[in-house]
Amino acid sequence: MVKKGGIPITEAFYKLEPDKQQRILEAVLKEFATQGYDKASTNRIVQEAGIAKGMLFYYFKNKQELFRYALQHSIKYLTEEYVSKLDYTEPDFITRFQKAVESKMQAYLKNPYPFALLANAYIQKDAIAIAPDLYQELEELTANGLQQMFANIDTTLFRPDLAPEHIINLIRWTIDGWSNETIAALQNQDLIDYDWDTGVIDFRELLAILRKVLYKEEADNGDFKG
Amino acid sequence: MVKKGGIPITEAFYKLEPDKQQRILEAVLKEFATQGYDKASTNRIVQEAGIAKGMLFYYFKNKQELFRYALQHSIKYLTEEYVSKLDYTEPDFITRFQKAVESKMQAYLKNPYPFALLANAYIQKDAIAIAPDLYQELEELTANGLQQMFANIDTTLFRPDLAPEHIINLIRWTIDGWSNETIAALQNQDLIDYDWDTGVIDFRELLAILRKVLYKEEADNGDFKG
DNA sequence: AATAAAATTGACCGCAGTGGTCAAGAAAGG
DNA sequence: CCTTTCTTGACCACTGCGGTCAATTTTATT
Repeated sequence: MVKKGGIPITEAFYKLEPDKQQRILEAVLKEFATQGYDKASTNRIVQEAGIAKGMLFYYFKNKQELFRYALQHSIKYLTEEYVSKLDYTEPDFITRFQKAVESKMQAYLKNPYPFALLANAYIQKDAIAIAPDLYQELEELTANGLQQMFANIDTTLFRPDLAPEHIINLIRWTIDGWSNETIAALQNQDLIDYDWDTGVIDFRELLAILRKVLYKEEADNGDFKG
Repeated sequence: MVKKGGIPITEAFYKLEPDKQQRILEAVLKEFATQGYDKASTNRIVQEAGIAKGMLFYYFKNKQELFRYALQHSIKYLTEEYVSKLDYTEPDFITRFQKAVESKMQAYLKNPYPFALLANAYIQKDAIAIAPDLYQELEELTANGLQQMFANIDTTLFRPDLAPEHIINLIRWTIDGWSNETIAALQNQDLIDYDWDTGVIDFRELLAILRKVLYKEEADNGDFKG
């Protein structure tokens, strides 16, 4: 047993051939993400991963450590694939939000389980008892992200007859609504290779509408001035 | 055992004093709504309801029938307290949606468990295997409701430079976003007697903004014409 | 080749909690 | 008083769980 990144884990797991390691990781993420901590079954995990029961507890001390590992990996995944790509310097709120959603969708399409696991663990409060440190890390991450997401926005772009916070809410709810429905639609159709490029066209059209409706009439964008 | 409303149930349950019947009903709804079918425990139900284990199976044949009963009751509750109050003749879409949301919120505040149970059973697909007839009834109810909700809208109220379906989506997403957040905020504060009247003020303000932004400039509403 | 060490297996264990039963007793009705 | 209805909770068989470990195979070392 050894400490790596704050999580004690048998060395053996890291020495595995990457293929097998990956298979186990995916099985673990999938099980916890779809079932939640309580319902998740180590038997199903080993079955899905194609290893013997004993191996799982050779690599991980117990179910709780296994969950901690899954949780930490999910946080890392979201941080690297999504949060790190956020651009808080973009003053145009719609553009900022747009980039965020597009990053999120790409990360989600690449692997939805970390998202599902975190959402699940967060609302079912599993993580509080089992991994309070990671739970807090997650809370800070989101609180921090949200705070920055809505800070330093160039509100002079907004139409002046509405309060900026109202405009922000309208944009937020609209985009969230659109992405929720898009993701829900993806659940039904199975495909892993969804054509995000066509979906993005709808999305950009939506953003154009939001601009037209909530921003100042664009005298011009400086593009063809003079 | 006897058939009532399509569900076979021991007569005995209906003969109970209303208090006890109500206590049992509430315990059943709460358990299935919060735990889902699999996790729901008959032991917890009898404990919560304050009756002996034997009585539950004296009133209901088994867990499945119990779930059917809870499901049917929830459908009935939503139909009577919410769906029946929808007004599909209102041509102004925002007004129509507004009434719907306010009805829904009132029904939800009165008793959230039927909503939670149906949502849970629907997404976890519990109802398909256990009560396919009720599942289908539920599906038809929602499909029907949605279809009517968005039919026969007076699109001449909308600003003409945007496609009506876009405007409808914007309104839908905004209002849904607002109500989701309002409900989420309610979860955190416990109180059963939430002051909906003040919440409704925010809501109406939101609607006014939507009108200003998505409807034609109101030359007037006929109120002070002439 | 021989030996030691590491990796892997899956049958097995105790256990917690499940849905469901039923003999026994209490209450109510005639 | 007897009969019927209601009510109890100890009890049961069972399932699936997390976790173990003696035995076996594979790999590394000498």
